[in-house]
Amino acid sequence: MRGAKKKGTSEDLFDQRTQQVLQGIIDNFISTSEPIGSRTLSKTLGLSLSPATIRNIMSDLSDQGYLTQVHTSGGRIPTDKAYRFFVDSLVVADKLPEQLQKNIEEISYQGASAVQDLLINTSHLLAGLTKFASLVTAPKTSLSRLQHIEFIKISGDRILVILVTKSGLIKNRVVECQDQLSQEFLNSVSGFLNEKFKDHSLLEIRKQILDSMVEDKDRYNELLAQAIRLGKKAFELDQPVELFIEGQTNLLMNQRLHEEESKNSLISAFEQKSAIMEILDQTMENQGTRIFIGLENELSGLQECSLITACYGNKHNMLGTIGVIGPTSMDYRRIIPVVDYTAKIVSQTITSQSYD
Amino acid sequence: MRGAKKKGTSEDLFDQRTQQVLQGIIDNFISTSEPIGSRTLSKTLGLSLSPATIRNIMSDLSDQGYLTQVHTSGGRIPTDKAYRFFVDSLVVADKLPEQLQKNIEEISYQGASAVQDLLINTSHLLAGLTKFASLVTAPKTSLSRLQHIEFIKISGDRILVILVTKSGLIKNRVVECQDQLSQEFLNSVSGFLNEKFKDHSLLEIRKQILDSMVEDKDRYNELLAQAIRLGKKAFELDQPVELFIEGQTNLLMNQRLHEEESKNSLISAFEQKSAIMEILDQTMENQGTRIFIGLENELSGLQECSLITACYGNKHNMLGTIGVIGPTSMDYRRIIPVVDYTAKIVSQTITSQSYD
DNA sequence: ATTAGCACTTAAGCTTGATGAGTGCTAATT
DNA sequence: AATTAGCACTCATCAAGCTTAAGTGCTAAT
Repeated sequence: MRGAKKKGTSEDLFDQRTQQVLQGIIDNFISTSEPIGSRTLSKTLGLSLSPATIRNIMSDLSDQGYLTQVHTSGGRIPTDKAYRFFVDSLVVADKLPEQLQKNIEEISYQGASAVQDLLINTSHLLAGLTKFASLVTAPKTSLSRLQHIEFIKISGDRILVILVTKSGLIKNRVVECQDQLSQEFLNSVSGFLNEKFKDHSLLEIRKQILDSMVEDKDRYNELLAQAIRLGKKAFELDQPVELFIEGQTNLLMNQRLHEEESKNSLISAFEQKSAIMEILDQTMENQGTRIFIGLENELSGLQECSLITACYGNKHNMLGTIGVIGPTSMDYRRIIPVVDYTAKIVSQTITSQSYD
Repeated sequence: MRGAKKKGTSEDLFDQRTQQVLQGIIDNFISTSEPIGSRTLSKTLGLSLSPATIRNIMSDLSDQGYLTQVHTSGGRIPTDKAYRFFVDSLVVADKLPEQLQKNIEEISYQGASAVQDLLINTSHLLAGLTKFASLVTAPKTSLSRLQHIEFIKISGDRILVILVTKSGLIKNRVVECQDQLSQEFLNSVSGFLNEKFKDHSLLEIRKQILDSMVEDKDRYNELLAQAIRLGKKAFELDQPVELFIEGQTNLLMNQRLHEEESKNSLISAFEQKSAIMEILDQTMENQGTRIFIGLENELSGLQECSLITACYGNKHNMLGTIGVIGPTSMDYRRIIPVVDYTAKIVSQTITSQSYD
């Protein structure tokens, strides 16, 4: 409704002073979780403004929806809108302390074997560093491209299928098979599949296999037929959602919003893993850190929280997302760079490990 | 100090009536989490005893350490000792409702592939059914016996090692290797190792490999030498503790002991995974359900909780443990059979999947 | 435009007193 | 001898009333 005032640069909605006041209120709430009133703020802020002036400013801010009062007369607290403004105006987040950088970099050294391990470590690390809940999604298997497939006969009718993707994921699955197939035969099958499908995405492969099954009714070739059949089993099942969540307890303990109800809804939010996955998937569209504050979250249990996400990937494309869920009143300046840098390190590590 | 009274059978420390009173107090506390006094108890209990009589009995029980008062005059609650007596006198726990039996049996059908998946499902199930925290340990890899080992070259210097144990565990690990080894060569190596070590425990294998390294300094055989070298890499690392915990949040929400402090110590208890593993390992010595009540737990954070465990395994030996952690005032009659039956089903499933 | 002053609001903390559930003890009852 | 009634006493809990500190909006003075 109101335009920029005289002192503000073109982007600023506010007076510089107004902004300082808002900043003060946000800072206060981030550190104390308590509402603040004009008098206290006048003292805290270094601005030599009288409480009355501050009151006027605060009143304006309330009108514009940046502040709200919990009780008729108990100071004010920032709204989601205020955090949004605050976050948007963070031109550049704080520099990450070196110690933290080192901590984060360490994850790439621990048991550098499978990508899954890296992701679990990441999740652990994020939860530890932020003291909130962390989320990490694994690369979508169906979009990954095949690096290698192998069949190992481990008993009469059981075959272990091992799938390695370009992105470094390793998946095993045991399938049962009526026909008695020798290991040599299995080797030819995997040889065939590797030859034919290497570098194709699993989704593609699945489709092609299904197509072949329709077309090649004539089974002119025993090897081909078995390859298709085994391949179908190996690729068919949709992989379960791979989402690592850690530190839910952090959040429940830490939490400022300590009403039973909100805790319960938070827990039930965590149980809807597929809903969370969906949200995280969306963040992969555009690279970089994304921040969802309070009601901006679609998942109802998270509407008193903020979600900070960043994608990781290799040079070709984004593979997955890491993120943190904390109270809306988290210290964004501290948390954002942590998430950011972690994503960067994960990307690096994964790139060095993937087979592209 | 006092012997059995006249009505008691030989094992009973108590009068039958005394026991009924104790039972009443325990039942009350299990369902309400509130202390109970003589008057209320006299009404609740169907025994037509006056409050005064009950008071006397309660007083005796207090003297013997079965009851305690939170406040000077606010009814009494059972002590750990009372629960212990109660649990010990449960000749046979409640029959498990059929619906629950079915729920539990379902875990054996879900994605029957790797043992790890089964255990994760089990953990999930236990947490869900009991609404407490669940613990599940994987079979100790080093004690498992080798079913199959395989090396797959996935890029120039990276080799994927796949280890399948008799108990059905599947482990992968990527190792790096300077020498350029062809897949054919790797096949001979795994062939050799399979031949030589099949059915040996991983611990044994590791030892033998280390021994050979000392003895066979003369490297008479290229294959043998590489086999030893790769084998060392494959078997050497101690596998990380595999302990699945779920439902910690259940416990934190559900909890009767809702003081911040006890919650925090509980959380830190969960973080000491290796300490928990140790406790669970001990339970494998003797089969069957074991119950640790309150202070009987060695881990300090659990001293306001009870731990119920049962082992699973195949016909030869016990492989791992499943368990539940809940408040000391949990409904033992309901929880014990759940843990019991789940262990039974896991055993069955694992037996049908293992390669012995 | 800023500030001082004022009347008003409210959460939180404190005291107070009533109530109810509990206790132990003794004396009466069975 | 076991059971019960009666009594004096203890506390936690709750509501009511009171005070205080921090806050608010508004108006008038600076």
